[in-house]
Amino acid sequence: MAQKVTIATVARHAGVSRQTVSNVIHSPEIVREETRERVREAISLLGYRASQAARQMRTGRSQLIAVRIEPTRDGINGSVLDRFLHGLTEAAGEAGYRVMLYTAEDPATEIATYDDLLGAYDLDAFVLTGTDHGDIRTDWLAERKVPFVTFGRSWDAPERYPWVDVDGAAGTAAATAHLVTQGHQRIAFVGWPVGSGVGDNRRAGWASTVRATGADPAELDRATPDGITQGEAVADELLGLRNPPTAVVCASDSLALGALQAVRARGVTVAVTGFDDTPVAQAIGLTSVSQPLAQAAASCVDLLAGVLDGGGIRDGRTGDGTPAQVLLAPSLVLRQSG
Amino acid sequence: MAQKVTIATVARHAGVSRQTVSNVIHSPEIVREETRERVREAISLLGYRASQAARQMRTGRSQLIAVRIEPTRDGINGSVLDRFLHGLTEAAGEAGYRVMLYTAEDPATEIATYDDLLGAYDLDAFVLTGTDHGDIRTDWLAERKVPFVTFGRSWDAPERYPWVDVDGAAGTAAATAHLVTQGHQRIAFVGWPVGSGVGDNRRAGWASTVRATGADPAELDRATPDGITQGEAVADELLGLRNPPTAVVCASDSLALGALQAVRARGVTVAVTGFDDTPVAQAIGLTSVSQPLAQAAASCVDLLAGVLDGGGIRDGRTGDGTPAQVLLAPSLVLRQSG
DNA sequence: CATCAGAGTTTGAACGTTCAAGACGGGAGG
DNA sequence: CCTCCCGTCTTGAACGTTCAAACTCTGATG
Repeated sequence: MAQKVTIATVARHAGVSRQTVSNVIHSPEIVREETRERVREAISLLGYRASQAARQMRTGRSQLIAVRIEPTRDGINGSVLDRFLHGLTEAAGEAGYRVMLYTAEDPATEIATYDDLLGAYDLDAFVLTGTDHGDIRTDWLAERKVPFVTFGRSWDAPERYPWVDVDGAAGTAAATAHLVTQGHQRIAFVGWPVGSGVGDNRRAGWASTVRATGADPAELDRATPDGITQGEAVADELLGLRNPPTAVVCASDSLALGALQAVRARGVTVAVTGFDDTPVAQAIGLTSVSQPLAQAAASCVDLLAGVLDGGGIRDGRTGDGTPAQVLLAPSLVLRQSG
Repeated sequence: MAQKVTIATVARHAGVSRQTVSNVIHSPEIVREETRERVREAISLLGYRASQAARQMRTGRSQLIAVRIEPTRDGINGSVLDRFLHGLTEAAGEAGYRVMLYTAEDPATEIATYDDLLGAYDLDAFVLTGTDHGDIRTDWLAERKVPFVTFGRSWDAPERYPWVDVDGAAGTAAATAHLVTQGHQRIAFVGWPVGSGVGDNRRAGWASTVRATGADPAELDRATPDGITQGEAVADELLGLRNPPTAVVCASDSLALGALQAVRARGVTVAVTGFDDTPVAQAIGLTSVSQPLAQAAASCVDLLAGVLDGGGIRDGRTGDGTPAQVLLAPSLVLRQSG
C-alpha cells in the first residue's frame, strides 16, 4: 500500500508549504490563483483527504453528531425513527457532519453516555428524540452548553433551546376535518392518557375541529396507553355505545390498527384514521397523518449548523438570526379506511 | 468550564508520568499495584477520558465502524435494518466500538463513500448488508484490505470473507414443515425471481420440505418482485387454480400480506406464512419466520473484533482460529394466519 | 566488589493538522 | 532613500496520545 497522503505530501508535490495547502482548503481567497490551482491539482491527483482526527485535535471539533437509536418498542413506531435517521444522515453528510449512534435504557444512562461521548469523541452536538415535560436530558446538556437540537418541541418553555417538531394538532385537525367533509358528525378520538406533550397536542387538534362543528368533543374522547390491543378494546367500547361514533381519529397507527380490528369484528362501517403513516398503515390501507421526516431531519441539521458555526443561540435565535424553532406541517394520506 | 482533563493532568495529580498513566490503562499488569491504584483514583476523581482523536492519531485506529442506512425501500423491510442497527450499536459499544452511519444511492457511490470515510475518519471496519452475487463492494474492500463483515453470506465463494447470515432455507423449511403437520398437502410458494441469493435460498427450504413429503414442488412455485400488490396478484392466481393450494409460504411479509388480502377477498381458508416477522406481521397476526437480529449483530461485532484485534483472516478463520462465517437459525413465530 | 537482570518508571519523539507569528518582496508615500 | 503597508507565503508550536528507548533502583550472581 502506498504511503499515507498527508498535507505535507501535497505541499511537497505542489511546491508550497503545509499552511498554504491548508489555506487553499479553508480560505482559498487569500491564496494567489495560480498557486491555488496548483495545490488543488495536487490534492485531487494524490487523492488527499484531511485527517479528521488531526484536525479535531487542533480545532476541538469532531464534525460528529450523535443520535440515540431506540430498541424498537412497539415495533410499529420504530420505522419513524428509521426514516428520520436516514434523513438525518443524508442532511448531515451534506453539511459536512457524520452521524454516530448510541443506545441507552433510560434518561440516566443516556446522560452517562453523553459524558462518555463528549469526553472520548468530542462530539459536536446531539439530536434528541421523544422529548416530554421535565426532560432531564435537555437540562443536563444546556447546563454544560453542549449544542443540541430536539426532534419534538420543548414542552415546558417554548424557546429554551432549538427544536424541530411536526404540528400534531394540525395533523389530527386535518384528519378530523376530512371526516367532517365526508359527512361524519360523530367523530371519536382514541389517544393516550392526558399528560404527554405529544398526546395532548394530537388530542387538541381533533377537539378543536369537532368543537368548530358545534358538537361537544368530551363525550367521544378516550384515552389508553399505546398498543394494538388497547386500541381495539377502547374502540370496541365506543362502538358499543347507544349512539356510537361513525368515525374514529386515533393518536397512532397502533391504536388505529386496533380500532380497525374492532370495526371489522363488529362488521360495521366506521372510518378510522391513524398517525405516523407507518408501513403498517400503507400495508392495510389505513388513512394516516404523515410526518415530513426527511424535512424534519434536514431542519435539525440546519439548526445545528447554525448553532455550531454561528456561535450559539440568543433569544431563541441561532447565530444568523433565524428562529431556532421549526414547526412543520404534516400531511394527510388518504386510503380506504377513511 | 474547567480546563480539559488530559493524561498530563492525571499524571500530575497522581505524581507519575504520562506514560505510567497510559500503562495503567492499557497494560495495568506492568505497573506496581500501589501506583496503579493511585492513578486509578486520580482518573475517576478527575473524570478523565482519553481523547479518541489523539489516540487515533498515534495508533491509526478510530474504534469506529460504519454501516449504511438505507432509504426504507418497501417500508416493511425497513424495520429489519432498524432492529439490526440497534443490536449492532449495543454490541459494538460493549466491544469498545462506535457505529457511524452513511447513506449511498448505489454501489458505485457507496464505494466512493468508503474512500471518503477511510480517508477522513480512518474507519476501522465496515458492516455491509444485503449482499448478492457479484457484489463489487466486497471486492473493493477486500482488495484494499479494509476489514469488513457482511450481514448476508458470501453467495459466490463461501469463505472469501467473514459473514453472518440467517439460514433462510431453514426458515421456510420450518414454516413448510409446520404446515405439513397441520395436515396441509398442497403448499405453494410465492417468492422472488430466480437469481437472488437470498430468494433462491428461501425457495430451496420450501422445495426440499415439500419434496420430502413425496409431492412435486414445481407446480405450485411462483416468482414475482417483492411487494404487497405483487403478492396479492400471484396468490390470487394460485387460488384460482382448478386444484388450489391450501397453504402459501411466502418469501417476505410484503408478499404474505398481499397473499392474505387475496385469501380474504376470495373468502377462502388458506394458511399463509411470511418472512422477517416485521411489525406488520405482528400487527395483523401473520405467522412469520423471525430472524435473530440482535444475535446476528452481536456476531458481526465478534467477527470484526476478531479481525481487528487478532490480525486479519486466514483460510476463512479469524485470528483466534474460530471460523469467520456464522449461520444462525431463524425461528417460526406462530400466529392466526397459519 | 563489579556485573547483570529485571521490574518499574520516565523521557523524547511522532502522528497530521491549524493557529499565531514572522519573512519576503514590491509598490506607495513621505 | 527610508519607511510602511499589503499580499503572499513559510515557520515553529501546539493539540493529547502512545511507541521506543532510556533511565533508576534493588537484589542476585559470579
